[in-house]
Amino acid sequence: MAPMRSERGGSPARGARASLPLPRRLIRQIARHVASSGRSLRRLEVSGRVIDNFDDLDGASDESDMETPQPALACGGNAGTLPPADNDDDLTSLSWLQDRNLLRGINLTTKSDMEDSKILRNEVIIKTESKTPPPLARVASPPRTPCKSPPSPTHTKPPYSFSCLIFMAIEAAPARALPVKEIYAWIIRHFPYFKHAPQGWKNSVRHNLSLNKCFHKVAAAPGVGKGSLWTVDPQHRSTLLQAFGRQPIPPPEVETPEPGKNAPDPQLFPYLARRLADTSEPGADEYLAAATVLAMKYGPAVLDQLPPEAHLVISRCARDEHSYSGSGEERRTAEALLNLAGVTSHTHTALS
DNA sequence: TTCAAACTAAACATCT
DNA sequence: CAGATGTTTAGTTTGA
Repeated sequence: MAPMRSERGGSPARGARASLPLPRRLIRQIARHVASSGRSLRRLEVSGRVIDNFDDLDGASDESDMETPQPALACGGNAGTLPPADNDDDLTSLSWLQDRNLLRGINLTTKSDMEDSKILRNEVIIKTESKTPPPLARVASPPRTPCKSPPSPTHTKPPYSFSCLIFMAIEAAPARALPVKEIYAWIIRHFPYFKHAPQGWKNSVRHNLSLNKCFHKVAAAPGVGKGSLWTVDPQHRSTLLQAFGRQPIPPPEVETPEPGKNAPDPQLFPYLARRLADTSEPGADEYLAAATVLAMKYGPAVLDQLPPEAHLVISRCARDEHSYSGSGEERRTAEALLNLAGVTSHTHTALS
């Protein structure tokens, strides 16, 4: 595993916390999920710099014993290299969001598997540090919410707001515009929950389209029929991406649909990634999107595959000495997250 | 406890 | 006229 940082397995200097626009709520929710499963997510590092500490978050244990190094568990850009979690039936799993091939079928500048391995070894590393023996009480701790009767996948409401669902539907359309009827159809197709949901959800969709300033009504093209086409206001795209980052991780009682069955189309999210790849300059928008794609691609279950009490560190090593033009740390972080999400933007390629 | 965002329901108008 | 679409208002729920 090449150029690992010297502090590999160790701890970078405390207090080297960068103020980056990481979606705190997203990370906080992941940290809580980890904590609820009896592990601890201690720090997120990018380029050797501490992006986020979780010591002050709910569920994070104290840091008195976090100096014990442990063999690295490589993961970056390829969650499939991780051993399968032994708790496949973990209701907290978001396996339906973790298809490794989320980016397949999209004309992305994606790295090949070989290059993924390169990323894995040289750029993005998730390493774990074992802690002192995990407290039994934690391992045995019950889910936060008792599960009386697990809902079937088709009755599991997606963890996305209506604005996000509409956003995804419109983004998935080749013309980036859809009539409301097609938005309904897209949602039903990708989230079968709505097939049998009470009809009120369509009202909610229309209400959202009308009320949310992120969506604009445009004149319907001839032949579209009744109604107008709806588009995403480019000026509010970042707002919607941030909304993505705020989507809650489903609570433990939410059952995971079987992959490929009653599950959202795995090509659901790459549209966002493609937009990223089409972007010439990564900025805050891309940073948020990268973090979103990362979370959607791997979900908290990637953390489930780490040993208990893991000390998760995401670090990127190979290009630390690179001199980047533009927005510095933010840009570097965006690139690292893009790498981890399996997306290579044109800009990133040029910088590589 | 407060606040904001999201959700839900409903009424109504317009259009095909 | 029926049904779909679009707008608006109001109340509720949820999480920070």
